[in-house]
Amino acid sequence: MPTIRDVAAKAGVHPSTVSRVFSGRASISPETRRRVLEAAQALNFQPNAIARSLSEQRTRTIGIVVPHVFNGFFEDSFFPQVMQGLLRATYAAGYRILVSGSSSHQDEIDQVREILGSRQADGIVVMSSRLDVDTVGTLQSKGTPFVLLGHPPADHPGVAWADADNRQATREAVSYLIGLGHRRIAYVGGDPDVLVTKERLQGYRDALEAAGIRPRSGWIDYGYFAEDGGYQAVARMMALGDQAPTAYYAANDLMALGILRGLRERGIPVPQAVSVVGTNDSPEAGHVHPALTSLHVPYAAMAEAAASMLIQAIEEGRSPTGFTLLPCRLVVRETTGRIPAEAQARQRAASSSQTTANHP
Amino acid sequence: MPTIRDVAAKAGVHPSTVSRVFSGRASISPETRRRVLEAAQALNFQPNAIARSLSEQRTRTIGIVVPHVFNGFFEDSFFPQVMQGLLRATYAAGYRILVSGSSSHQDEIDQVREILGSRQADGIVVMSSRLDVDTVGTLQSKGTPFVLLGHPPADHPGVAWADADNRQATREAVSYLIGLGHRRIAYVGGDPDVLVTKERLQGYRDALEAAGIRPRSGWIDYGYFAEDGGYQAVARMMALGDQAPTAYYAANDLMALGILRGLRERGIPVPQAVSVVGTNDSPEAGHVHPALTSLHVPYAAMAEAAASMLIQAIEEGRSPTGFTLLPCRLVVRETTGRIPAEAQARQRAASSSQTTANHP
DNA sequence: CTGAAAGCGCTTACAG
DNA sequence: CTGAAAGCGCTTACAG
Repeated sequence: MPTIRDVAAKAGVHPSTVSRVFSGRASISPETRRRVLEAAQALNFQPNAIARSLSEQRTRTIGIVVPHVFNGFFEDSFFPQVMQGLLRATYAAGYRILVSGSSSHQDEIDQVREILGSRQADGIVVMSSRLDVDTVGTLQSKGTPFVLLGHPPADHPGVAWADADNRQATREAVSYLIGLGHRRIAYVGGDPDVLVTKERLQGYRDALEAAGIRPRSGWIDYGYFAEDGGYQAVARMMALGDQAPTAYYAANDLMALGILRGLRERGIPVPQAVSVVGTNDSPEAGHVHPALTSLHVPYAAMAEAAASMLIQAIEEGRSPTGFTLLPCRLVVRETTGRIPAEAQARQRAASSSQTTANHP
Repeated sequence: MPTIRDVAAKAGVHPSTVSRVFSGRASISPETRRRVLEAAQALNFQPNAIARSLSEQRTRTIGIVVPHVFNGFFEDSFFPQVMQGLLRATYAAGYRILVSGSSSHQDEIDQVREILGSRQADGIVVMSSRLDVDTVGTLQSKGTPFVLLGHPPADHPGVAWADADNRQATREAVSYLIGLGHRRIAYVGGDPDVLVTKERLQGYRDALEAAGIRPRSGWIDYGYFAEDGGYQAVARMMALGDQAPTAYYAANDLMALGILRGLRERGIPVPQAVSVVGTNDSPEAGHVHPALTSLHVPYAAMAEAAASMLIQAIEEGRSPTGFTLLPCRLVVRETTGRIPAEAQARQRAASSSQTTANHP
């Protein structure tokens, strides 16, 4: 492969002149530029990006670490949406993305550290859902910029992040169900140890409280983000008898699909008798029948915001700061409907009996 | 950030000794190693990957270029599956992936060229479906190793690739339908200009021919890979009257979903009256109702094979050669069934009338 | 505008 | 086993 020296020799100039022509930020006489470009063309010369990076002390690359041994990670819309967002931001800024796999939770953190410390990238976007409180501090000590995708596990001053407003979004989704006449609403929530599960549960409580509905603990279930978890939740809910929910909010679409399966097997028509709302607005949501009403979480926009914050900080030679909190959007399709008048009547009766008989 | 010199100073050795300790391939006295490691630890030293790359003339990175402006690219299972496969191979070999966006077809090729020529990666995996015949030759002239994902658009000696055996797979899928008693089978195929569409059509013809079935041109349709394309195809097929197909093969799951919608709207029960087979075995295939029988295309395995071939060639300092052709697997779910006896009888009658009245 | 030199932070053949 | 030096291919402050 030809270098700057080969081009210089052919053009009859000093290598530094060739460098100036290609780096663009220097005044070069038109005649010299022409000769250099001609020589470069003839030799099929392209500047070596690694040498440039070493010299400039910047790679125009940001990193991301992916838990590639976890199959579910690639079957969900989260990963591709994140990549799309990262690509939008990096492409616009003339950057590229360095992706590393990781085979365990500990390895994920090690890979982040490795990329940060070895300067193979100028900064990194870190998935905060996979981070604990202490690790964030350790990363800060590395000195290399990073931005969290999702918010920090605890209050870490000076840590930048981008996230969706999960609590508010779930609140709105549940309020929508209440607006359709539903009073008994289930929350099927994912892993209870995960932060977003707690936030969404809070949004669920917010909505019920705002409507003056007393939540029953039996309406709250954890499907652990799995299809079967949603399916199982239906069985448990049905055991509540006339206190069984007329609407379900599920923290992802897979669980919502499981709920639909559970209802279908019991011959319960959706949305005529029971409504279902999923979360993520994944591709299948629009393709199943009946099409699933789902909360669209702007993963691509979150990732784009995170990468933009990161790149801006890199270019300005400072640490990223601040945060971006993005709203979600409820995509109403076919699995949600107004509660039938007759059911409403029954529900009112049940609801009043509930206040008197509220022992588990 | 501390360098090898800082560590050397602290440990009281020459920088080259520090380098030897970290590169691993040199004999160092245990005592010296200990002192160096101690100093490195104290300074929180990590070798600079870029400097190492420049010196070693290798980055341990392979590239991939992604058409990030095309939304559909991130809604399909192709991209995440490919990333998973690439990550499996790169991780195992201690490599990482450099991802570049691209905003147009021409830009995609330019980005490949740029990565190849600037040596930002040691090699690259190129999606061959987005390549024309000439471009392959141009890439070869760059000298940097690459492997195609999918096979070359024409015979290019010395170009390495990994692909699925699409023709054989479709043949088997259609043969499966024939085995269930179907004789009138539709092919809904995607963009007719795309190579895989032609290959799958060939597999379809192979299967019919092997069963002695004369294909009608009316059974062949192109849905252009869109849901609505599948839906429209049903309308056209139904216009064939008693020559309408009792089974559909669709070249992706999205079109299969469109076909299911078209059948549902006409009150045609699946699989009791008509069978449907999709392609790709995307996540939604298992989640729709009835669950879609689909041809699983091993995208992850293809990508893994491509990356492995590439990395092996890089490590051996030669151009990648040869190819990997992987079988697909039919995942039978609920949309395929034996043709009812009564329908079979009608079909036999229709089939014999077809041989006598075969003018379009 | 252009040249000559030093430097980015490593690796590695060459001595000893 | 370890040191000293040259080199990887660029960039850029310093002169002129």
